[in-house]
Amino acid sequence: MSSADTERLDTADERQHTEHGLERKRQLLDAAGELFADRGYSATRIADICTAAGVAKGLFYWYFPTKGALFAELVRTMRLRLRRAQGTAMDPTADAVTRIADGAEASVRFMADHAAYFALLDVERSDPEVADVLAEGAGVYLDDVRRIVEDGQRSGTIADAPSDLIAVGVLGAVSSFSNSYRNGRLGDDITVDDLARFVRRWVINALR
Amino acid sequence: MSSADTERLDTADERQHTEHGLERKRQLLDAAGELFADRGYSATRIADICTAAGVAKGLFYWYFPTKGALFAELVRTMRLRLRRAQGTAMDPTADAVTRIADGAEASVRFMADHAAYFALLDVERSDPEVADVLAEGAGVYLDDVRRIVEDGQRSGTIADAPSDLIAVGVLGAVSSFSNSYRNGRLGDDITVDDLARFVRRWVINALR
DNA sequence: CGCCGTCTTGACCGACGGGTCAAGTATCGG
DNA sequence: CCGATACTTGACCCGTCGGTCAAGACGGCG
Repeated sequence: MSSADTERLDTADERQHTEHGLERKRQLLDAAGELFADRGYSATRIADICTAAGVAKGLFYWYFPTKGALFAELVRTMRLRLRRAQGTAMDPTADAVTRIADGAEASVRFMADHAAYFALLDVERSDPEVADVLAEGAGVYLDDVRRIVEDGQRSGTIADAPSDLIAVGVLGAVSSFSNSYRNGRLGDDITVDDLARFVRRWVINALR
Repeated sequence: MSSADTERLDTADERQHTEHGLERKRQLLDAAGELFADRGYSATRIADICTAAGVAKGLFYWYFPTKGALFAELVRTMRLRLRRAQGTAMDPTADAVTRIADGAEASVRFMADHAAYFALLDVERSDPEVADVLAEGAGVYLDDVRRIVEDGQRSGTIADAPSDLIAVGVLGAVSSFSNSYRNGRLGDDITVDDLARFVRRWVINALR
C-alpha cells in the first residue's frame, strides 16, 4: 500500500470531522462573520477570530486552509440560506409581479434577520482575495429576477423595458433598503415589517 | 524669532507646493484612484501607487502624511465634484419631482464619467481607517433628497410615505444602476444615455 | 556663483499578521 | 491498556508593507 492514500488529505481542506469538530467550525464561522461585518475582511485578523471563538490561533488551520477559504464558505452558506428563504416565499403558480414582490419582501426580512452577515456582502467587494466568490454569486440573483421579469412582460403585467435593467433595479432596491435599515440610517422607529411592506410596495410600483 | 515657526509645518500635511508640485500630487491622486478602484484600498500598496505614477516611494510622503490621508482627500474631492454636478443640473425653480429626476440623471452621468473613482465609494466601507470619511458624507445626500421629497409631498406631487425611506430608494436606485453599469453587468449594448433616461423614468415612477 | 526651498530617490526599519510546527490532550474502539 | 485519530496549543518563522531617513538633484533668486 503506497503512502499516497493518507497523504492526500494531510494538507487538504477536507478533513474528517466529528460532531464536536463541526460545532467548533461553526463557532469560528460565526465569530468571523461578526468580526468581518463590523471591521471588514482585511481588517479582521485570524487571531481576532480565534480570540472571539475562544481558541488558539493554530486551531484555525485545522478547520480552514486559509482565511479566504473561511470567507468563501461563509458567503456560500449565506447565499444558500437566502435562496432557500426566497424559494419558500415565492409561490410558483402566482403571477410574475407577485412572485418578485414576495421574493423581495422575503429577502428584506432575511437580511434584517442576518444583519451581521449581510454587512459583509456589501463590503470588500474589490479585495482580489474575495472578489471571485462575491462576483460568482452576483449574477445568479440577477438571472433569477430577469427570468421572472421576462415572464411578466410576456403576459403584459410588467412594463416593457430591458429586463436586465429592471432586474438590477429590483435587486438594488432590496439591498439599498436593507443596507440603510441595517446601519440605522432609517431611525429606530421603523420596524422590519414597515420596511418589508414599503419595499414590496416600492417594487410593485416600479414594475408596472 | 523662535524656531517654532518653521517647525510647525515640518511634519505637518500642509506644505508649500509649487505648480509642479501640485501636478505631481494630482498624478498620485489619479494613480491611487485607479488602483483603489480595481484592487481595493487595503490591497493597494503605496509602492504600487508610486510605481503607477512613476515616482519613488519616498516621494509619496512628501505630498501625503499617510495612506489614509490620500484616501480622504480623494473622497472629499470627488464628493465636491459630484455635488457641483448635481447643483448645476437642478433648476431650483422646478418642481420637486423634476429636481430629483434631474439630480439623479446627472449623478448617473457623473458616475459613469468617473467610473474608476466611484468603484471606490462602493468599496471598503468598513475598513476602520476609512469608514469615517465615507460615513461622513453618507448622510449628506440623503438629507438633500429628503428635503426635496418633503417639499414635493407638501405640494402633493410625491406620494405620502416616510420621506427618508423614499430618499433611500432614490439614492439606492442611482447607485445600483451606476454600479451595474460600471462593472459591465448590463452588457455593452447599453449607452450612458439609455441608462440615464431609464433611471430618470424609474425614479419618477417610484415617486408618485 | 552660492544659498535655499522644493522636490526626488531608494535603502532601510519595525511591526504586523498569515501561516507552520512540534508537542501535546481527549476520546474511542478493540 | 494500547493505538489511532480528532483536536488543541502557543511559540515561532518570515514575507510584506507602511513609514522614515540621509543624501542628493533641480531651479530660481540675489
